[in-house]
Amino acid sequence: MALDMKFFEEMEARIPKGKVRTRFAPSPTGYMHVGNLRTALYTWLIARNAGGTFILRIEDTDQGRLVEGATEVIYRTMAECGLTHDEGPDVGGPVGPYIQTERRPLYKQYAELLVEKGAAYYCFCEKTESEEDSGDFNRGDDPCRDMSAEEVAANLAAGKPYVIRQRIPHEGATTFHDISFGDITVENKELDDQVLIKRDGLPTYNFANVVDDHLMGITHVVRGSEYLSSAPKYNLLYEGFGWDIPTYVHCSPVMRDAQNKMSKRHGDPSYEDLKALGYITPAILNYVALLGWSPRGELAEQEIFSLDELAKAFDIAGISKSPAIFDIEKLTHFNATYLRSMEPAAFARLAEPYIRQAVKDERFDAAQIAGLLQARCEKLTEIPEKVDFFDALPEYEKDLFTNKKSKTNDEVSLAMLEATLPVLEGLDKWEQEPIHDALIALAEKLEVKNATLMWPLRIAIAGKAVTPGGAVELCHILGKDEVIRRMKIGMEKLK
RNA sequence: GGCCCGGUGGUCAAGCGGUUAAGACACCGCCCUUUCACGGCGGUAACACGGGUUCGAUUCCCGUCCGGGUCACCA
Repeated sequence: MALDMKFFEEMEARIPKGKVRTRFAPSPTGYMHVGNLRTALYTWLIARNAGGTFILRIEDTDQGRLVEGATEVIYRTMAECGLTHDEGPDVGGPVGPYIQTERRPLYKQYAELLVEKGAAYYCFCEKTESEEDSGDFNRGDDPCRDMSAEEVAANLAAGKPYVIRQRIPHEGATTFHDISFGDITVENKELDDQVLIKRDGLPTYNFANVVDDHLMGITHVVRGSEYLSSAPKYNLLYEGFGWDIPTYVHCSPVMRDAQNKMSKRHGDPSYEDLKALGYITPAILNYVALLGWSPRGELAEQEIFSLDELAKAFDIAGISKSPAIFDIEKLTHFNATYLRSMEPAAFARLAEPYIRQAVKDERFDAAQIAGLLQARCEKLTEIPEKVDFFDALPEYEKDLFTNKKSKTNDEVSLAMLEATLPVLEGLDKWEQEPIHDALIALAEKLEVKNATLMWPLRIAIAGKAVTPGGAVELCHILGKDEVIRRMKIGMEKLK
């Protein structure tokens, strides 16, 4: 088991130096949690803000949890969100491979290097000794810790199964620094000799991470705060290798409520789910960015950020230390804001499929309907029920015609419709302006307020109390014939 | 339970020893108005608690309480 030192030197030589390099390293689980998305975003933002490099690495060492097509979901989500990576499995790069299972031989070699350096040791203990037994087996008393080199060699030669463990000093304390949490010091005796290489020869997450981050030249390690308590062990690992310790950025979790993290298991929406619920990507990103981070100084009041603006404004100091509860109401507000600020044509393109779910009749112009919807919808999914009356006049009760504020009742409504019918019938230019002007003029002539005339008309043509747009807009879109037909139906009801 | 971290309105949050303690969402009211929205204006609502330090604490220290994380041959 002579170590090939040249190999290690070559690996070192490949590492890019001098620039900020960050990595998003998801496990392929088949969907993107909101918390993961936020981590990806922050990681990307740190790199972009510094003009650095953003890397995508796939952490698939857990054989039991492999999901078909899961990596594709990651690629697609990242691309959709605009979180482009400079290096990764699909685009390559100087420090590949970027998939952990393809890096497999590496970890073992580095673990052996660490044994050589005295910061790790072979452990031949039965698996059951520590796990299933009562908790009184003290790792520090592990006889393998101090096994002689000869004995180790003999065991190895005999083919005895083993793991490689980190040798943590019994004395002293380890301090590590997190950029948002500050210095955290832990007594070494609180740390256990964690497994680095498993019995099956594969590395544990904790070990693979350190090795990969170093070999890929990662300068800022961004991850969830659940790793906070294992961070001192990482430092010891880096020290054992004699490597520089990266900057740590731990992010608190995204919660579903005060005591639970958001999770698929609880039915909380993933990124994909949110889209299916009618939320659009830029709104999701904007909201998620502000969930646990806030801009400082001049920008402290700003809430709406494009990705580019975020990249400019992002500052690690603004990352919050406490967990944040995901509030779908606020996401909804962001979504509505984004929808309203779109170019009308762009909104129409986005809305059309949803409009056509309810409005099959091509006579009714989707773009015009979209125009009514833009200021009135918060989520795309609420569109169909808002416009279903275009295709078919709903069954409705005649008491809809009665509205106190508009001063209408059955009698008044009938009179209004009777007066309106000939006016609209006589209109030869069916555009909004003429319709509007004719109706306003009629109201004036009848000496009633606009609402008294408009209310019955709108009820008659839509059959609903609440509609996107008023009588004029709806008349215009429905077309003259349909309007006349529906008015007559309403008048029948009122007679 | 040990260790680690956190605690400003219901939610996201600014604040970083002296402020009338921002802003946003949600909620309520008013205005606009052809329904509903949009928009505009206004309102209710917070420093977990107890000790210190200080001329002065939301800000600093300690304790309590509450919440989270971690104690795997999972990540």
